[in-house]
Amino acid sequence: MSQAPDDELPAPAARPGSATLHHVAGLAGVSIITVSRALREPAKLAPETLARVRQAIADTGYVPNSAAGTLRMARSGFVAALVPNLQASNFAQLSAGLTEVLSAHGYQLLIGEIGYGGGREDDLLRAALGRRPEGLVITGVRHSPAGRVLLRQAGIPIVETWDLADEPIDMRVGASHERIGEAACDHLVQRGRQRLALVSADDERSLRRAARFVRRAAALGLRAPVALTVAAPSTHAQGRAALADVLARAPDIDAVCCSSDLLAMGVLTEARVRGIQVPQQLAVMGGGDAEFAASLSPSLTSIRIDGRETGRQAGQMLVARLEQRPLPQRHVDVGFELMAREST
Amino acid sequence: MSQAPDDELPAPAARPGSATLHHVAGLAGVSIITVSRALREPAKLAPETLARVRQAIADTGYVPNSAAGTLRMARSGFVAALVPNLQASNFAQLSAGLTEVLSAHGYQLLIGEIGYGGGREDDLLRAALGRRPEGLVITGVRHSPAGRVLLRQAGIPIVETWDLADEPIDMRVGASHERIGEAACDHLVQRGRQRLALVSADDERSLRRAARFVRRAAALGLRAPVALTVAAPSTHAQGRAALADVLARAPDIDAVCCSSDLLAMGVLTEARVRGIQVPQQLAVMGGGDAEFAASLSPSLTSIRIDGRETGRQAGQMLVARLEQRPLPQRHVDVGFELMAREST
DNA sequence: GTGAAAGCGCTAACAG
DNA sequence: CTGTTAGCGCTTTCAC
Repeated sequence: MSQAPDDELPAPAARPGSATLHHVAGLAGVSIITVSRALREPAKLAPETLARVRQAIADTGYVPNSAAGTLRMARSGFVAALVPNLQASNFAQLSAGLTEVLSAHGYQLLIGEIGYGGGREDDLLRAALGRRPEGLVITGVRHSPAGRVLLRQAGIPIVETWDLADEPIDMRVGASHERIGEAACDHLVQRGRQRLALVSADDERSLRRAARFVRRAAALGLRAPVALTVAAPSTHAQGRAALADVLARAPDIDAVCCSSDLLAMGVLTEARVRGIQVPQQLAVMGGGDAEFAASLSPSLTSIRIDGRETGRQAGQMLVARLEQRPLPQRHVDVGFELMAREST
Repeated sequence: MSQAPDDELPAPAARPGSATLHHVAGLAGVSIITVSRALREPAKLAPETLARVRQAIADTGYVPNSAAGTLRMARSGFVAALVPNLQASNFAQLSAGLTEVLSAHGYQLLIGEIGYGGGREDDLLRAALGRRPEGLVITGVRHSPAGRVLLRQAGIPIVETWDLADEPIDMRVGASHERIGEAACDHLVQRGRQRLALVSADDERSLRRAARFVRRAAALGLRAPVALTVAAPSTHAQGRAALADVLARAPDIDAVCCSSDLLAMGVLTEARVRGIQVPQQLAVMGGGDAEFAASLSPSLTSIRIDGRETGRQAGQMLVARLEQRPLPQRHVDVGFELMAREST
């Protein structure tokens, strides 16, 4: 009972997990600053002191409270990524690329789901900002005017991805959805298609691609594509229904371009059920290059944007700014790749 | 220039976004506590004071620093959810259910991707704990011994989902994968199938279902199922290859049970390419009840676990504990539903 | 090699 | 209705 030299030490943390430097210091018989150093610059301690402190840390289950660190150092050590919706396409890839770069530079990534619409969106943004992230990645979120002001005033580097906003807040990385729409149209025409249909989800990016697709078709002198819009996030079932709808309006179409692979897969399913040969009678293309696109039968032509690379780029831009390095460019186009396969 | 009664006020926040109560108070000509109250209990302020403070808040772009609040109040106001991998199945649903309950009780949800394997996992756990979440949701993560100790010592409510660990740390919500494996086998047998095959991803839950499936088949006196394991996360391409493999080993099988719908879809594709009739010659079933399962042709029999409901339950358990309410049960079985469709 | 003092931005508790 | 004081847990600066 007489082992710890406790004068007026705080009682051992009531709730475990709430141990502080004081508890550890008391147990190790040193001052709190020594414990702090044991964690951050162990080389500066005498080996035996270090050992004693480490033992005390283990015994107390001490985990430093980063709220205190953040406050004191004015550095939170994390970057926040805001997504409208986690199932929204391949945010997983983007997050992998982001984590890769950020963790190499000592930053953590915290993900927040911000949801669509409602005033709630700004509340969540405010909450995120309140935790003082050192940088922000915003993915496919459209901001309210109030939100834009918040972001501007935040005074931290911000990267917007996917939705290449016309009025970027700060930095941007993504692909040109205009060019994608054009490329899709060109590909179908190259494959000899003339009577096009378009099935697009109603999110901003898809709509932008769709608009350019239609414009390109007009420029090439084609008949105006039969265009359908479905609610995002798009589904296989919508794809089936869409083909039925398209055929009802224009039985002679020879190609369908879809904004997602799931939609395109629905179109393929419906075509098969109706005995329509793909690609002989009907060309089908998707978007996003999902894993299954390449192994369907017929394999599905799609357009790939490298999510992981997008994440890496975003991470590098943030880190450059955080380390005060000059940024070669504020806007990065990661490009896209048209994966031509059997379905066209 | 003489409008603000500034005695020895801090200079207006150099970096915008770093405004503090002091700046706002200086601008509004009140003390900092008044600003604090304007935010938290506006009813206690004189209307005109309130208006002046609000104006100052808007002018400075002040966003409260929650690190300071967390420190002072010993309450961080958030719950962390740790996932191995965001694309891993339908975490999106779970997160939606979780958010629904937590936000109704004033908690935010922060998501952290913890990754598979490597010592990194414990570092990330430590980092998460360092931010002092008030509760933790752990999804499909297996813990190292050191990790378990950290979690135990954290002293906060913890819910494990999906991977229904044999040695739960604290609370658990999910379905019995043993019962699912059995139900899958029973269903195929009911449909008159006798020569079963099994294609399973190598994650813990799938393996557990697979083991029980095989055991059940034995109990029912069936020939031992042809069993294949593929690397998680499972894919459509793996499903195609798996059917080829299964047929090479046992050409006479009449049913394939897959651990995911993507795998099952691959099996369907491969069967179609080979001219095998589903379900006449071969029954196929999946797992997870993805959106596309119901609208494939033939539609795919699958097993559904309600991710959103799982999230809700987890949220409610956490909130109950955080509000010191007695918890009816520490372990909740959300059940599952076998969606019998055309493919079987 | 180790420690004492000060203060990051905020709020609870108590004045006035 | 408004302000003062103290202190949350940590790190920076300066002493010893």
